[in-house]
Amino acid sequence: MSYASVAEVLGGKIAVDSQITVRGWVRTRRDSKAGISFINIHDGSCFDALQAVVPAELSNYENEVQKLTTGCSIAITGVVVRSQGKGQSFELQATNVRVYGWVEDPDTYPMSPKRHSMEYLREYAHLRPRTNITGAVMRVRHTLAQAIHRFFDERGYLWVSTPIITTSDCEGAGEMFRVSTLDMLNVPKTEDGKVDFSQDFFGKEAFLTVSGQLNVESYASSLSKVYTFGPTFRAENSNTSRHLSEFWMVEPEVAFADLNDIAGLAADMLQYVFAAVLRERPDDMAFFAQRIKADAVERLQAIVDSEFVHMDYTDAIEILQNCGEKFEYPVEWGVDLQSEHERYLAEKHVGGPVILKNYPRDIKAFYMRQNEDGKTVAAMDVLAPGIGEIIGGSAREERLDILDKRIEEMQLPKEEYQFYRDLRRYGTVPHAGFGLGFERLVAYVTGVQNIRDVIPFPRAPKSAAF
RNA sequence: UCCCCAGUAGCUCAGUUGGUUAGAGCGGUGGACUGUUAAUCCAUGUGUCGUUGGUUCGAAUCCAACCUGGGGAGCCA
Repeated sequence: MSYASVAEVLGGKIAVDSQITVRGWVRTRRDSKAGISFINIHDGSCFDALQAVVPAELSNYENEVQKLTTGCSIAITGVVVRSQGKGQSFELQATNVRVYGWVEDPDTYPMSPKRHSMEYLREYAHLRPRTNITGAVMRVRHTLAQAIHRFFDERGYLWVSTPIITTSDCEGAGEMFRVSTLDMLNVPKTEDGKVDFSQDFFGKEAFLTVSGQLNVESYASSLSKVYTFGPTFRAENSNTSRHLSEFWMVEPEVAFADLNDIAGLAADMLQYVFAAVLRERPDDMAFFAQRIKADAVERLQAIVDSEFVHMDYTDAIEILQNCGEKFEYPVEWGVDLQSEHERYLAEKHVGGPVILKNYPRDIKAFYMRQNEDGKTVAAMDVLAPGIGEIIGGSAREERLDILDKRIEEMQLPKEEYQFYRDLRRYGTVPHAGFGLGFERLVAYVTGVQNIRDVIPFPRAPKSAAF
C-alpha cells in the first residue's frame, strides 16, 4: 500500500493505472444515480482537491460513503486514471473508502462549503485552515519563509536567533509585554514601595522583545552578514488591519554596508521572494487573483521585472506639496509622513512599492546614522500599496561620540546601552540593516486585507483565543 | 486610545414612521435527476433579534451603558 498526496496525483507524479491511497478531508460529495459518488478530498498539499469516483459496489457505499459530509476525514484507495470529466486532469477510481472521523453534526459544522466572511473564519481559527483561502495563504506564507531563508543563505548570510526574552527596556520600538513569575496577588516591594524585581525570575525586570536589532548588531560586528527571523511582540493598543501584538520579523544586519546597500538588499530580497511565490505557488496565486485581488499575479510580476523606485524624503515632500491632492494633514519638511501621504506616494505617484530614504533626524530613532547635512539620518522605509510600511531600516550610527551625543539629546539612559556602545568602542564598523514585517509581506503578496488572516493564530488587543 | 459603522436562523443578509404567527438565499435533512464538480429541481426544520437596564399598554425597532466585530486615525513592521 503506497500513499500519495493530492499534489502528487494532480501534478502527474503518480503513473496512470497505479494503485495508491490518498488521505485527507472531504470538501464536497456529489451522488450520481448512475451508481457512483464523487468525493472531493483535500489534504493541504496544493490548492485543488482530488476527485475520487466511488462506485456503489463498495461494501460500505450506502451506510458510509453516502453519509460523508464536508469535513469528514477519510482514506481513499484506488487507481489513478485520466479524468473523464472536465475540471481536473487526473482522478482516483476508488476501490476502498475508509472513514477515520465523522463530522458530529453536519448542520452545525462551522466550515460549510460556502463562502464565509474572514471575520467569521477568524472565530474558528482552529478550523479555518480547512478552507481554500486559509490553506492558500498558509502555503504562500510557507513559500515566502523558505524563500527568505534561501535568499540569505545563497548570499552568505547567517541566521542568528536573537533572544525573545530581554531585560533591556530600551529597545525603543514600542510598548513591551512583561515577563514575570512574581505572585501578582502578593508582589514583593522595596523599602520605597516599588516592585522588588530583584526577587523576580531574572533578578530584574524582563520583557518580550520588540526587535532583535540591537542584539543582532553584535553578531554583524563579527560574522559580517547576519539576519534574524523570529517572533516579535508589541504591547501597543493598535487596532488596525496591519498590526499584530505578536508577529514575525526578518532583520538582516550587514557590516561594512551603507544605506544604499541595504536599500538594494531589500529590493533584491522582495524580487527574489515574489519570483519564488509566482514560480512555486501558481495555483494559490491564481485563486487570489480570482477571488481577492484581480491583479495579484501581474503586480508581483511587474515588481520582479522592474527597478525599485528610490526617492529621498525631501523629494517626496516636494512631490506631495505639488501634487494638487487635498490632504487632511498638511505636508512640510520635517513632519513624519501620514498614512494618506504614504498611500499617495505608493498607490498613485509610483503605483507600486517605493523606497523612501534620508528622513529628518528628529522623527527617527537614536541609533540611525547622521548624514553630512546635519539634518537627516540614513533611514529608509519601503512603502507598499495597500499596506504602507512593510520594511523600515537604516544605517546605524557607528561613531561613538555622535551616538553618545544623540543618546544625551534624546535623554535616554546611557548606562542601559553599555553593550551597544561597546560595539562602537571595540573595532567599530559602518553597518546597516532593516526590519521586514513578515505578515505584512504575506498580506501584500496574497492581497488579503487584514493581517490577522495571514498568521495561523492572531494575537491582538483583547484577542488571544486558541 | 480616538472617530464612524454594524451585531436578526448553522452561514450571508432582508426586515425598524414601535403593533398579531420575524423572512429569503445558501448549508443540513428527505426525495427526483444527472460523469458530477460551490451541480440542478421539489419538499422540509430552524431564532434569548449581541448583553444589561430604561421609556412604553406594547420594543428586533426608541434611549443609555457595556461587549464583540468592521472601516479610518495614531503608534509601528
